Amino acid sequence: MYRDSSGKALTDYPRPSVAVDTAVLTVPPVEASLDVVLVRADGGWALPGTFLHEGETLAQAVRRSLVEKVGLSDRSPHQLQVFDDPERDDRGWVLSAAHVDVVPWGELAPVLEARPDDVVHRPCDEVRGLAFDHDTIVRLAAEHVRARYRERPDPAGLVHEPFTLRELRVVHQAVLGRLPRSADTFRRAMLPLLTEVPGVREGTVGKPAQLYRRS
Amino acid sequence: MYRDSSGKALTDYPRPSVAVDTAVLTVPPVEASLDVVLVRADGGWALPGTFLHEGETLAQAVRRSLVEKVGLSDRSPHQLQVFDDPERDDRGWVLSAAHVDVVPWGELAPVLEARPDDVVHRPCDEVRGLAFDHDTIVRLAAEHVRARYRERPDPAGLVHEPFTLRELRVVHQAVLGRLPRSADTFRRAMLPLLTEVPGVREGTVGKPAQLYRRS
DNA sequence: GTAATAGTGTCTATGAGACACTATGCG
DNA sequence: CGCATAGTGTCTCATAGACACTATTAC
Repeated sequence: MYRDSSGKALTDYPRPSVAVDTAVLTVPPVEASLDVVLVRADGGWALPGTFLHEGETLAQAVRRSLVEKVGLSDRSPHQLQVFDDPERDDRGWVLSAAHVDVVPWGELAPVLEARPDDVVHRPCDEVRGLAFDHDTIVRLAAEHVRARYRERPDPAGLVHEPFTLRELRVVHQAVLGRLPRSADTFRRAMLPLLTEVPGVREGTVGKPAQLYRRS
Repeated sequence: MYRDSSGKALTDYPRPSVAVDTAVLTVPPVEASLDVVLVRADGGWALPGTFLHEGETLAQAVRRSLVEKVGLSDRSPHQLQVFDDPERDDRGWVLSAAHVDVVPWGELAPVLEARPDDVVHRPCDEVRGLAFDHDTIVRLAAEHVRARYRERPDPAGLVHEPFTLRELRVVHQAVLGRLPRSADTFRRAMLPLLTEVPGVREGTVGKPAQLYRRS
């Protein structure tokens, strides 16, 4: 057991509790917009979160909180920022590591149906009045994801491969919020980052579209 | 005092120690490169750091560590990322919040002279074998700062205002590491982000240069 | 004068973005 | 056939980057 120069262990000093809070983002099929998942907490709404347990990484704590509070498994959250105001939580000294995770609607829909009273989704740009500094986390998370979507084709995998350019464009417009790039400009911006896959999308109206995957 | 549903306080649960580690970056006048400040630790070299104290924010802990370990005051660090591997510190369960801070050489030179055996600087791209995950923090910090210098004129204030375009370009080349943009291209990229200040730099060889400040 | 640096006029290559046109499926 | 969507040829405009030239100081 480690002792420092004054004979004390690390646990002899004051330590904060460490929490994780996660903005789970998705794009619902109708009213396509970038939405965040909220869970019921003390009569209001909050982001799913939990306290970090011993021996856990932050990512593991996030995954555990998403299983418990939302019902989502096998997620891959990204760290955003630590919120460290000593007064931010009136229960005591709590640091919160904010995370973001983007989940395809197909995985989220079943859990929303399972707990409709305790788990909801709202457009990121409209949520206000969440607990703690969760409003700020939602802003950060949305900006983080939008920045990545400006650079690469569907980096979070919201659409299943293979996909058509139209399917990709619909998701990008939903994430970025109605930035109406014309279809051909979008195509030329994305093509260098995609790989053509044999086959076309059939059963739709109009000319069948070539299938692609991210490369 | 807050108690949860099982009657326990937050401090009844296991909590990690929380540390901060900071990559202090600067550009020395000769051999212009992006350098990081290292301090002596257990026979090797490490980034300056400390444990978070009760009631402190992370930024305050960083400032305290820079005063104690380096001798720098009034700094404005930026958060980078939390390192959370439960095994990363063999003294126990320690999370580290990595930070970056950019310091003008003029503020750093006196403290380097004051403690030449315990505080040194090395080019970011050459440091290896630091304690813990500090090598990774240096990489992250350098990339963070370089990304900001690609966007704006001297965002960290390494050169004192007012400055000439030549002085600005020398610093940018040092930070970005010999990306030889021609002088006039650099000028035209920066001019929209600068404000002309009355007066020119005198006493140098060649035509005196217009002075500017960031706008 | 010469050397050295500051600053500008202008050319070219590249890319974004939009429009208009062609191509190909369905009913 | 008509309609809707996929995909392309091409035009325009803005920008990066470079070269060549002029301007202004010190010596």
